[in-house]
Amino acid sequence: MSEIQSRNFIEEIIENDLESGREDHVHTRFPPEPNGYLHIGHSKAIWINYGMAKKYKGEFNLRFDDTNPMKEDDEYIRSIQKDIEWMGCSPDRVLFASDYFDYMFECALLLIDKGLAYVCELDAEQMREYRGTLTQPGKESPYRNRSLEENKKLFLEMRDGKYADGEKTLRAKIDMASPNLNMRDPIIYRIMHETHYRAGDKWCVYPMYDFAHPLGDATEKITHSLCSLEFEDHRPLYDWVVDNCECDPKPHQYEFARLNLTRTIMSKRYLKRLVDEGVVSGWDDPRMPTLSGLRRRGYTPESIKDFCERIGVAKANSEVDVRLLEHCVREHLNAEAERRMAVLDPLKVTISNYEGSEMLQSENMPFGDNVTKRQVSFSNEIYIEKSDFMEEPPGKFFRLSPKREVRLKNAYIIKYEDCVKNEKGEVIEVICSLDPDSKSGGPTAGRKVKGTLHWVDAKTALPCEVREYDYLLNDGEGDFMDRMNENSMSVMNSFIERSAKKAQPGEKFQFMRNGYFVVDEDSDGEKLVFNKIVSLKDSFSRTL
RNA sequence: UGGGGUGUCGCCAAGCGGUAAGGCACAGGACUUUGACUCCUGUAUUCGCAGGUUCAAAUCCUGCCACCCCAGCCA
Repeated sequence: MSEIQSRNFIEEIIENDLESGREDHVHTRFPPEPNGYLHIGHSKAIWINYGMAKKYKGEFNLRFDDTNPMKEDDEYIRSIQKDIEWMGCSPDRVLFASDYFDYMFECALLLIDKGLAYVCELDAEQMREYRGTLTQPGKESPYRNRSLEENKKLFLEMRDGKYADGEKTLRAKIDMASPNLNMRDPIIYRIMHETHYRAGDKWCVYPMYDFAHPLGDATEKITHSLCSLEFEDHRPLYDWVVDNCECDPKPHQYEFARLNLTRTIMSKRYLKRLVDEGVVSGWDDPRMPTLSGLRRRGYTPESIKDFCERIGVAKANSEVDVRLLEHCVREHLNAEAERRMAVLDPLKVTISNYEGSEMLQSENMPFGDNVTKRQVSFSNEIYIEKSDFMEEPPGKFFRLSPKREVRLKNAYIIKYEDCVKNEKGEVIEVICSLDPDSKSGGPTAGRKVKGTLHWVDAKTALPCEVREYDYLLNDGEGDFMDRMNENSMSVMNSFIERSAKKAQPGEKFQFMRNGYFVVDEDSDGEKLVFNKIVSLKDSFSRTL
């Protein structure tokens, strides 16, 4: 956890508002459109809005900005709500923009009455021409100066279904010459003969984001509407709506930079493609950077919140190193995950001077107040990791080799005697002898050797499947769709010590030296399936 | 070419006129029956660039440069 607490610019704004009396409370919201699953990028926005409300003893709403019936669905409502709960950012209230449609319609009528909105009959293409360009001002619509009565009549007819989609729009009358394109008489209502997933067929006109959002904030008495940078240009329009619809009190919008992560595709469009084309198993595939994917991958909510806290809040576009996220989950899991021995890529070791078997004591955690112990079986036939043996090792190889004794963790010190090779000359079995005096915990176990190996008893170990993934979506090389297809997941058929047999889906372990793993929901009674969450740091492999 | 933003270590990020916090990453070292963890230590004479104001500037002024966003009847 970061130690030095400095205020970010939003906290500064809020504290100034509170001190000056401009606001007497803090009320924020997270306003997703229910058209996709939440991903790690959203967690930043959630954390900021939730965090500010909690820090200043205010309220936090979840509001679904469901003003476009074309794209929205109930499935997304459920997943979004579940993911927010999982993150531990439960909203004080769950609301829907679609519940405000009546109010928004009244506001539109008010604008018409004030001469600030008009019904326009330009089609999409004409609208584009009239809007002008970045450098040239727009032209006023020929329908801009209708009478109040006519506007009202037409708008009511729009609502009553008298016109086809796109035939007419309601526009705010602001300034076609504004250098800010958003102020060039933006459309605030469009005709859509579409069934809304919640409102059904009640409406055939729907408000646009720029109109609906400030009104939604105002009705909910949001004080600080915190969103991402791309909405900066919309703020003047936000304020225009709030002012002219006579909202009281007035909410205010502030913007921060959204999260980008190295080696991670965050675009909803691409993520949807992966799901739709069946490249991944779904939005919760452990390779996905969605919150549901990360959850299944074994990331903990605590680690994600810690990550959000550490990346800070600012306005500079940035790309955060995914290794910070990994650090956060390692730090949390180091304290939470029980240790188990598992061998991912097995090499058989036979102990020549040992017979039978015995149970040995092993600690579930390497530290803590109530270290519990488990029993692991040991026999003359064990597996170690292939990478833990080298016939001709380089100088700094501390693991098993013809010239190096090693300790089997929680067991004995063993010494190389011989090895068996296949026809290709690869070592397929190592014969060792053990030092009976070196048994862990025994009175004469004090002898030190440089290396300690993890192992499983070949006679009792459980076969398991371990899935390892590429970076959240890609490794930065080539087309990510291709790479996802080819090598974004590798599957190892491995062995884990018998003591893991009761492991439940979602349970996290550290497979000593191999990293952190979670039991996947695909596990059944027959075979345990593990997702690799993240590797341990390994200063040995880094020096190779 | 218009408007809105942003530029401080490889990546984030404090700093708000008094002489560059912190985290990640990295590099050394100590400890270790996880080469993990933990613990020390090191890492920007410099704040996009150039001028100016000042005893003093990353912080103020001027000019430039670079990058991001905006021309959906999406959010």
